[in-house]
Amino acid sequence: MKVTGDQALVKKINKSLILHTIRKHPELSRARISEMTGLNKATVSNLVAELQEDQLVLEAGPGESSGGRKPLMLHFNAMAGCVIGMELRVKQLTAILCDLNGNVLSEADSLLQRHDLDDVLAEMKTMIGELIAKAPSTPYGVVGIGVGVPGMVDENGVVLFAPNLAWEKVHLRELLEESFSIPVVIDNEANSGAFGELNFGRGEDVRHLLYVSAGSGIGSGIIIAGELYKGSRGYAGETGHMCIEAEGIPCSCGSRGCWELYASEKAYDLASMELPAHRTPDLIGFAARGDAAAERQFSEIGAYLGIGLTNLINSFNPELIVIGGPLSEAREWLEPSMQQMVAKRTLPYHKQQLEIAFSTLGSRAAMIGAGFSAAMHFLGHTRVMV
Amino acid sequence: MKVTGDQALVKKINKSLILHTIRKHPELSRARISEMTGLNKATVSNLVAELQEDQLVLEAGPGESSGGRKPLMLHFNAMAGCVIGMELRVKQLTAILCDLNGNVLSEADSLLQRHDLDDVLAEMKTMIGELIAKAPSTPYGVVGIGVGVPGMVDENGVVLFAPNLAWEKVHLRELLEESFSIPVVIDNEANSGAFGELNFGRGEDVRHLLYVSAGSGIGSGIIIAGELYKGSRGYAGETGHMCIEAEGIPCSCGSRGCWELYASEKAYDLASMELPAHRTPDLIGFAARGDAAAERQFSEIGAYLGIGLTNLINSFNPELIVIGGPLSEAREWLEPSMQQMVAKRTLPYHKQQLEIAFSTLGSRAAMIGAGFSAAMHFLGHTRVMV
DNA sequence: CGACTTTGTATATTGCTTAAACAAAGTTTT
DNA sequence: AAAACTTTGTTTAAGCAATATACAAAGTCG
Repeated sequence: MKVTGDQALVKKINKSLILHTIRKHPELSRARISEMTGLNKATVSNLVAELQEDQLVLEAGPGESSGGRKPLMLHFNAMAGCVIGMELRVKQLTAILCDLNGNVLSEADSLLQRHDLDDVLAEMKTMIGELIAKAPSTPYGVVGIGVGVPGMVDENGVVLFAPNLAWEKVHLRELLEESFSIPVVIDNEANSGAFGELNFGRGEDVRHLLYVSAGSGIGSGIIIAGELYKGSRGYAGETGHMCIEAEGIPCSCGSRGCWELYASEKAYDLASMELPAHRTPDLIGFAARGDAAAERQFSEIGAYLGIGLTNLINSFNPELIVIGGPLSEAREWLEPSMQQMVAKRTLPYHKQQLEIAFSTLGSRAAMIGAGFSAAMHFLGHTRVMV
Repeated sequence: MKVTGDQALVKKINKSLILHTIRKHPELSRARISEMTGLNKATVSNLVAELQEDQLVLEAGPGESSGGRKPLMLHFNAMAGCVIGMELRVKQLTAILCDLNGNVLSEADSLLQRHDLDDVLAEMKTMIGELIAKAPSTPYGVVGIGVGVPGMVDENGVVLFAPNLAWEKVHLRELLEESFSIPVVIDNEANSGAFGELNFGRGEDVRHLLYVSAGSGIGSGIIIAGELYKGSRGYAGETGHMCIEAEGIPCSCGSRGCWELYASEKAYDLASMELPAHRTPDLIGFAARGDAAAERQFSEIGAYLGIGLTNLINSFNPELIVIGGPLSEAREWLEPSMQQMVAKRTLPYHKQQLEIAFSTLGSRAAMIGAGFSAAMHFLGHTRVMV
């Protein structure tokens, strides 16, 4: 059944509009909301009153007068509830407890020895349980759990395939919702990272953003028109297996010359030269001390990153590309060759308004994004398209 | 200013919903519309009455009874107005006059000798003028003109760059609207083709579709969630310059190893073997007569098409890919090697629900899509997102 | 201190969807 | 063939949300 229009819908649209307007601005008066949204002052007053009853909006007292009566400032009550954001990596589980605006209240992490579902799930439950216990008393309590995982996820929160964990068809959302009776959002780690950067990193006021996470492989999250784009079955963005060398090295996926063979940590194993180390943090250490092989390896990876980015730029024409993931820590040595390659190979019109940046959230992007995704799910977002 | 909700909006949403419901089904009664949309019978009656006044819906007389009063069947009045769809190619200008449902009423085409704006524009105006003259008498007359052009187009209908025409920053929409005082929609040829296939070709009931137009270059139109996706400045889909060979042949775009060097008509010039002809229709003739060189050339192009398609599949995860453009006429020789390459190189999960097909609209896809785009612009489409 | 501004609320009006009753036009049962 | 049931589409009254307008409250400024 399609969505039809009635008065309840009108109210929902306007209430949602007001809530998110307040959320995105530190302090606003009713009068300014009326100006900004185009809604009548009376409408704003009514809906704000309801939002106050819902405890989602608070009155912060009088503000500065601009030549008349002092405005009563409103602000979003980020502490109306809490959410948990979690990232599952190959060797590590990290999580945060944060408020509805993504402010971190508490953190937790633990190393993973084994990858079988039972062990990982037990560890996840323990960690979530501990964070829930730490949650401050709020009107709504913990209202959502978001998890970023290194694999393909469908629209029902099923992890279809996670090669690095050797997982297949794991009904993760269902499993967690059964344990905690709280709405759970499962997403690909790159998608979560993209959502994090969009809202808290470089991506503010950006409509089309591409987040590329480089680590043990390459994944990417695609934001289109301010929203996460997922393909027909929810697992687009597997750009690591994009072919950049038609007759290149055979890949485990069945293809040849995949991008991530040249531009992720996988390149270490195929390096033409002798490397002093095979783990990114160690290699960064060597590069920092001037090791030529390490520097050259990063520079080469940077160049290949640039080649793949060019393909994405020509397909998506994004406004901003953010490079994240473990490899992004080697920015110093990756960036020159990467930017050079992109500058040389991109169509002139695409270059005009494109910025390529490294993540400001660092390795926390996915975790923060997952949590915020759960928060947005709780708040809802109804709007009109013309 | 953002879109707010009020009663006028509710009416607009519901009227639009009813109109498009009727448009997509050959015949419907008010009662069935009420069931299908979830709107109250009274609401449907009122809005249908308005649509009848607007001449967009007609009553077709009584239908079959299903055990009670006979229903009064309604249908969309495709002849409430006409639109013109046009495709500008390097050597040819083609256009159609069609009704609001994309049914062709009249066709026209002419060869282009020169590419300077004045000449082309004059020819376009003549052709449009002739089609307008041929338009039958309808309540609204000719309500829109849609044009597909071989180049990048921004959101204001400006042709930013069309290398094959040597055009730059041509305000095409403005120029045509000034001449005819009818709304004009300008789009990239591949985007128009994608829209045509979505609505009249293979793409019915498909949400994520990729249309790849192979000819003198490669362009692609991306349909996401049933809608044409355009990048931040309106010219995404330039996938022809995607790099599939890191150290490949230098391209005029500044990069190396671009897809279209290997998988479009450009491959003829770089062919490793002696070709009996250098124009696609001729080469198809030779292949049909069993010429080995021609057959091998097409097979090679097919393989490279497959490589590039794999990249697009991994990035977009579409449900359907449609191959169109002049080269698609060589389907017989392209398809085997192309399908084989895709089957070999695609991630298993992507393969599950993917279909790769050749265009059913043939070379008319862009023209039909451009016209229909203009028709949809006239009818409007207001809806809600949750 | 009086005139003007700005903020936020109260009131009457408008207009849309809806539920329920109803009229019209069939079919099926007895 | 008449009565009973079905289906279709319209009419009517009710409910409700946004809006314009008026107004009260609380400030600034000369």
